[in-house]
Amino acid sequence: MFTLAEENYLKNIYHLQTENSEGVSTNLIAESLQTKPSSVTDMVKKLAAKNMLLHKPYKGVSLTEKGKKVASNIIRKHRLWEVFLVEKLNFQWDEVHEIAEQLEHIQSDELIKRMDAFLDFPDFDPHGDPIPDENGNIKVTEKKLLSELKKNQRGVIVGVKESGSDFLKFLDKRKINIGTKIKVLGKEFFDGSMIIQVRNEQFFISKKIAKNLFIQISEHV
Amino acid sequence: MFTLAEENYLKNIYHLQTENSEGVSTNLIAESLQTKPSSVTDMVKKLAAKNMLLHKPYKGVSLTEKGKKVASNIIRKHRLWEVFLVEKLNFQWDEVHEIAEQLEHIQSDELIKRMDAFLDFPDFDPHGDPIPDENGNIKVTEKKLLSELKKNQRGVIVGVKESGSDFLKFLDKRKINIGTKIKVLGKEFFDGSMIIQVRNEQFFISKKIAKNLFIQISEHV
DNA sequence: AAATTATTTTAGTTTAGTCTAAAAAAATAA
DNA sequence: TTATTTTTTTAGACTAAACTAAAATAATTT
Ligand SMILES: [Mn+2]
Ligand SMILES: [Mn+2]
Ligand SMILES: [Mn+2]
Ligand SMILES: [Mn+2]
Repeated sequence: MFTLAEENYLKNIYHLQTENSEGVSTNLIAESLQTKPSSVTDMVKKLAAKNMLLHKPYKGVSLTEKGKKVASNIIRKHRLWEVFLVEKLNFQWDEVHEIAEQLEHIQSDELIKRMDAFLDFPDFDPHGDPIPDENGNIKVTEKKLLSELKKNQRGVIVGVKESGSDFLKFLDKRKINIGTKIKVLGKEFFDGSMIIQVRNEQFFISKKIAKNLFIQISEHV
Repeated sequence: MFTLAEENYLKNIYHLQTENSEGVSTNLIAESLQTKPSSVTDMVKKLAAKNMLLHKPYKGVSLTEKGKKVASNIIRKHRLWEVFLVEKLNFQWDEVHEIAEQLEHIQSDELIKRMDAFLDFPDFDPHGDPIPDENGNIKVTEKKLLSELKKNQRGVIVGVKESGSDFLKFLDKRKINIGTKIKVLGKEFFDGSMIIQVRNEQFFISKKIAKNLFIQISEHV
């Protein structure tokens, strides 16, 4: 039904669309896909012809309902495969993304249905990202970036925004992962850095780190 | 390293090479890959340039050691994935080939190493075909086609030659699978058909069926 | 041995997806 | 409002992998 290239465009546009409220620009897509704007224009025309998105020349692009379905299904596959790799094959959470980038393109609805059951119907992938259901619906959860928390607030790490290997290994080294409870002990106004309490240790956390950790706040003080 | 098309050519040439002793012809490859001879010539040149095979124009083609390694690794992946689909995801043995055709192209040595361990280092796939090791070595077993057996010989089914869905479902219907013990009760000289004993039932088996079942003969009468 | 048939290769197209360079449109600055 | 810069699209070229049609070579038959 869709080529590898088409699938990757749809998936990336989907992500860009949820991050950037308005229409997604050609340059943004080009950057996201590590390609040239002229190539994007070509592919966008192709996908518009297939009714996967709307393209107003010189204005942005936006996925149709059909396009969103296709895209979220690829994301569903990506995240289910990541769960499989971590839960069943004991990969580390920083090792699975590249492999899932390939596996997400395997075409078989039955395979995904069975994989979902085999993994006991997970709601989140190893990085805390939600796994869309067959219809593209996503379980929304209350979460904030650590950088938005104030002094003395507590919470649990529920996800990472960036999931590059360097960042994930940084967290591993400090035994910080999903489910880890934290408390903000101090926050520096000057550079946005923080001191956080993790178990019985204290860590200095730069703003960049704090902006890449999703926290579910524990309301009760 | 290799494109999807290159991998499929190498895999098919490998199979053809083990079935047909001499050099593999252009037309044979074309038929096997459902493509045209002229396309084969082009790809064969490409693979020869990459030292994957030797090509004497107008004479056949034969894989180099390097080419055999690459090909057998794809076959290894294909068969390991088939084991996974049957053993872990409870697919039927006639449902896995198409999906494995896609999965065999996933590029990750680590993935295959872990999958092999996860499956407890299987030696054979669900159709009885041997799984090559990392070096391309295959465990050779004594096996004959059922059609070669004589009256009163006994044996165990250890594999199927053809593994199309129709044939496998035919076997399922009669509860004939790998591990099933059989005895040849009669063999018709005229058309090669047979009567075989399976458990406490007798089945009429055409020559075509008999030519697609691999048997390990039980030497002791 | 010559003619015929079958197989294989070459030559020239096609499509998907990419690129560079140039043109067009939109956004921003003067 | 005009000029400049940025963004986007168009035009034309390239590669991989396929195709058709024609030419070349090998195999087979007369
Ligand atoms: Mn990922
Ligand atoms: Mn993920
Ligand atoms: Mn198979
Ligand atoms: Mn098989």
